[in-house]
Amino acid sequence: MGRVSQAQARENRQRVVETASRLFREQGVHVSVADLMKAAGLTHGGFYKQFASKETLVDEATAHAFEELARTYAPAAGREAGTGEAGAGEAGAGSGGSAGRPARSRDAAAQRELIDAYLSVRHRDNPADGCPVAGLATDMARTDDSRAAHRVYADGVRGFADALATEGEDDGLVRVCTMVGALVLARATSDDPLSEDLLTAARTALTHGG
Amino acid sequence: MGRVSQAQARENRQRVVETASRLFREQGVHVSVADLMKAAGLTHGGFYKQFASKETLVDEATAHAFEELARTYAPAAGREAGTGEAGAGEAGAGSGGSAGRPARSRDAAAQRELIDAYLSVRHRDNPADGCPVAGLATDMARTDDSRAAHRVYADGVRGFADALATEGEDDGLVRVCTMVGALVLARATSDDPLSEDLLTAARTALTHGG
DNA sequence: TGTACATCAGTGAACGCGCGTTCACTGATGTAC
DNA sequence: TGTACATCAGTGAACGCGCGTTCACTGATGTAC
Repeated sequence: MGRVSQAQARENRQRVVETASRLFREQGVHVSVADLMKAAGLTHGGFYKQFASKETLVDEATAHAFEELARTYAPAAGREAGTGEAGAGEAGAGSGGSAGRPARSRDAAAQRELIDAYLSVRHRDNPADGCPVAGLATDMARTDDSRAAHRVYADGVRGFADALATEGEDDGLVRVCTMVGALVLARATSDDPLSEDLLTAARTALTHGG
Repeated sequence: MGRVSQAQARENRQRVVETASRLFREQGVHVSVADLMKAAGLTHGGFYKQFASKETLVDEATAHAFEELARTYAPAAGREAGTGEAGAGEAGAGSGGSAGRPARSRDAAAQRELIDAYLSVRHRDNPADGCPVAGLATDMARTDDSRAAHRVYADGVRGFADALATEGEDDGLVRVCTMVGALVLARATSDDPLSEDLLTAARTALTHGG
């Protein structure tokens, strides 16, 4: 419908990135450009006025998913554990390799709230609003290693491990494996009682000195 | 090339199922029928002489992946830990819900060999020959719940948890989460040093009374 | 056991459809005067 | 501040291609006699 203001165009572009970051986490990066644009309230033809290729959008959307969640749940700033969408905001905490390790100063209660929210049925059932480490893992594994998204992803895992560490770096890595494994397996078995058993078992182990 | 003997036809059909179970674990269930048939040494047109639909094959291939590995590494029978392809044979152990809990009788050394093989670079780099719990997790999560594959998959997770348990059922579930999470994350970050750090951290935690 | 013929596993072209991407077109925006 | 026109974000049809699936055809297999 004719030209649109520069401000509107920027807003539209941003909405496409946000929509993509949600749909990619929920359905994988093979969501079509047409579906993506429709979900953002546009038609597919305009996509290439804003993005060089779909691959570019995957990179931008991956970065956005990690940045958005890091902002929602900034490590040392005014944080409100468990109130974010699906409670998965912490996933990207500390990513980007900023100086120091502020996450280590998080108190035990906040960390416990993070774990409870992460391993909740709500988070399991809302991957679009959830942790990109879990939501994008398989797409990262099945995608060419040269992609910019891979660095962002690995930094995100490191940041998450840092936020979860209680007694050292390796401890943080193991806790990420347990958290992400529990969420991924709970999603893969969500039609079976096993699904909640996995979440509960992991939650108990991680919050009672596992 | 004309008709083929019944024995040959059965053999061809079986080879398609085996090929599919490998390619689905490696690349996901969206591998095309044409690529699948080519990998099995046939042309795509004959597919529907053997299978009602691609969905049917996904169900059969999923069941096959779990059965094959359960056979390779039968819980109480002559087992050779770590010698199977990519060392991931145990993934389906105990699946199918057979009576008793034979896996509980596994000795500590065999379980340790299983863990070391599971969390190896070799297993990380060979998903086609590896654990279907890890290889098919995301496809299960993004696929309609009514599929037969989901029951087989959940039973496989239960069997794996049973094989890994050291001090109770919940302990087994938590250990599956850590194992599968480590493998999935190591595959998602395989171009980064973090990948081997994740495997090593999880291996150490699981084999030193984590 | 040998011959005549029906069966059907496998082939390869074709079906409609959705993919990523391109393009001629529209008309409000932004700008030059 | 008002007018004339170039710009370009967004539209929707179209591109070649690969998808799951169908189908007419082939000719060795399996069977009836």
